[in-house]
Amino acid sequence: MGSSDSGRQPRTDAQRNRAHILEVAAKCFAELGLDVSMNVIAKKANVGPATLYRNFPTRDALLSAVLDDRGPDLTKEAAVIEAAEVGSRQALERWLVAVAAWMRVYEGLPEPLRTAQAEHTSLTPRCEDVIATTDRFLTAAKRDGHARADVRGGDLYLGTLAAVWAAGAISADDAVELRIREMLRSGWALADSGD
Amino acid sequence: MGSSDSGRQPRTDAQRNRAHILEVAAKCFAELGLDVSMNVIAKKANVGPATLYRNFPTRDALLSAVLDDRGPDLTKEAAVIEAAEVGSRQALERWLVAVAAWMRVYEGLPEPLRTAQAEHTSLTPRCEDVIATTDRFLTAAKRDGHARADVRGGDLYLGTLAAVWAAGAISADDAVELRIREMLRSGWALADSGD
Amino acid sequence: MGSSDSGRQPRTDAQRNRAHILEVAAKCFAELGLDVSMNVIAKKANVGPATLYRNFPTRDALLSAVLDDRGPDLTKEAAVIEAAEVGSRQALERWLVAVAAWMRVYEGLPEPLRTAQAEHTSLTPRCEDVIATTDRFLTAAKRDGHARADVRGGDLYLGTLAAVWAAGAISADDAVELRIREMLRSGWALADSGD
Amino acid sequence: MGSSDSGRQPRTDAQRNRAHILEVAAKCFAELGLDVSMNVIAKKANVGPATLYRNFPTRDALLSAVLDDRGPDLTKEAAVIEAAEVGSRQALERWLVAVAAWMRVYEGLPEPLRTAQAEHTSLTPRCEDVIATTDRFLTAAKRDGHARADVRGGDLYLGTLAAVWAAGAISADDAVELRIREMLRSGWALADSGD
DNA sequence: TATGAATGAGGCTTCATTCAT
DNA sequence: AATGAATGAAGCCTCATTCAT
Repeated sequence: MGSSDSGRQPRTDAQRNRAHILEVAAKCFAELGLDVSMNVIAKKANVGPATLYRNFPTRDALLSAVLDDRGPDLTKEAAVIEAAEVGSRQALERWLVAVAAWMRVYEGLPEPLRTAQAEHTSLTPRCEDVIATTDRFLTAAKRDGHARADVRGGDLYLGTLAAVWAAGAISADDAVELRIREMLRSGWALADSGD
Repeated sequence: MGSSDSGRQPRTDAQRNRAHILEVAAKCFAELGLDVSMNVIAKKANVGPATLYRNFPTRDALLSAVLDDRGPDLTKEAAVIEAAEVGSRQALERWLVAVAAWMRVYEGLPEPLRTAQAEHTSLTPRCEDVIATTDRFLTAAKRDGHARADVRGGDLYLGTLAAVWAAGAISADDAVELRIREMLRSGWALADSGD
Repeated sequence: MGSSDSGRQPRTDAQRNRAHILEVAAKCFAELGLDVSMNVIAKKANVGPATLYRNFPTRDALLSAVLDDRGPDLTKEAAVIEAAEVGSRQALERWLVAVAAWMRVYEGLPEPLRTAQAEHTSLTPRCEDVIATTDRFLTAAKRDGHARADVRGGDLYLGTLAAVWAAGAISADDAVELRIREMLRSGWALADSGD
Repeated sequence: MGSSDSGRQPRTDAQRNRAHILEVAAKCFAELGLDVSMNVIAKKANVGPATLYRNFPTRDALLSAVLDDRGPDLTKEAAVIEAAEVGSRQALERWLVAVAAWMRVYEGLPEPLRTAQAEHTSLTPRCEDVIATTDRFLTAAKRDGHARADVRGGDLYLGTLAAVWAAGAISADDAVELRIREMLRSGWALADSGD
């Protein structure tokens, strides 16, 4: 920090480098699609491919880090919802909306997210977090009689993922995702006197 | 070797040849995944790449043909259901089950099916057929008060597709697809006195 | 003619077939460039590739035939010039203009024409015809003191070919060919009192 | 093996590697023609195709580099001529001879050179250099009354190119090029008392 | 004689990843 | 720790040409 010098990177630590890569990668994912060549990302970040790999051994690792670093912060989101003092049903619904938004930050994200379910990838832990939180909200909703007892957090998560994925097909008609999510909601929600 | 015999295909057997390619392709799709290299398919079918391309100019065309030729025959399936003299609700449900099965014949099929919705591909016409038939069943169900008026065939189709896709993640737990489809059903079905 | 009937080709003889191919090939050469795939030509002519090859064993043979059949008729052109009763210098100049035009009928024609000089191709005889005629005009011009004695018909032919070829580079500036041909003319022409 | 030695190129020798590729490419161009497959060049150079492409993104780029690296050094040639203290007419003539030699280093070179005139390719800059120098010599010649005022450097360049191209047809008879160039010279040169 | 299916070599290019420095 | 050159397998596709009917 004190003795910065040469051109490229302030001679500085991996820290800064890593952050820079993440920034560039995020941009690449957004603009070039989720399967940009790793080399392209490296080049755009002004690092050698090996540096990229050192920091993120697999593409999934990179994606995962980008998601954590620059995607919507679901943890905070959950906290906000919980702090909002809304009913447990509202809370669950808002949570699912947030989750859907998170799944949509990159076109094509649903696919690796699904894979993270099938096999263990770098994204898996994050996904399990999300599922766990979903379960928390769901449990509360069940407790208050707002959700069926036989529904699981994983189902809700996967259903949401599926809806987002499907909606990706119909860019023109965003309502599709809504309608599918709507259908799904009928599947988990219990009729509610005052809702 | 089965269906092929002599070394060199006699000219008239172009059809036999085509059928052979379809057979091999189906096997490849099933065993090697939906994105086997075209060249590999050609090689396994003992034809030059050009022959493959002559018969099926694009991978989608091939997939489409394979589906038509060797996948479940949905047209017949629809006829059977209609002939079965079950109620329109049952009919719709059975139809959706059939559609789901069709979507599942190859691992990874949902993706190109989804794409066929976004852009016009060789699969698109077939998909539109399926959607149209879905609409037919749905209309009947609506008429009998078994389905909500605001649901469309396309939504049901896409919802089913999404469920199949999502379930692909959990090969171990097929119940997931069921549960998602169940949720969806709650979305379109109307409560039924006698159901 | 009398007994024409079915769809494609009036049931008729190779003759008609050949003519049709030539017609189509000429169009292809003009529109798609001199190196259209043989298969494309065949397809556009509604014949099998083998038929094409039967009639024209090599691409050069086809090109040669097309040139003879549909290109400018240089033989007639020569006759016209000779009948025109212009001076031998004028005659030579007009002839060279005609030759240049002939070389320009298809973009890219100069190349095979040049090759026909290097090795014997189907175009060679025609080219030698043209050279012979050039020599005739040149001889006359020499006799009348309009051309240098040490220039040969082949040189004039090749010079013209070169100029046409070079001009192909500068589609925007057709004057280039003129200027080069002009330079060349200074090379063969003798100063002329009354010209 | 000559210039290469150990099995694996040490990293710093990227330049050596590049040089090696150029050497091999030059040989390939000379022996196999100007349109050798890129892969063949790569193979002969013992590098992967990607390495070749990394160094020379297009075939033209490679050709251009080979020309610069291993072809006649026209810049030096021009300097030599200028230093020679010959008359401007001689200078121009010698320059054109040098240019012709340069155009002849690879069989088939005229074609890409011509293309470089029609569209911008990797060769274009070099060609424009040559044309500019030609113009310089030509201007001097004009000043001394040795060349017609209406001739341009570009015409001379293209005329020379055309002559070299044409001569390529008659490998047996190199005199053809000479004669064509001779004709051209009559086109630009002014009669000279003391010539 | 015409057909058009089949051949199969071969061109181009890209990518994830490793390795020497 | 960073670099970026190198790898080499692999994908896609096309074309002139032949062959069985």
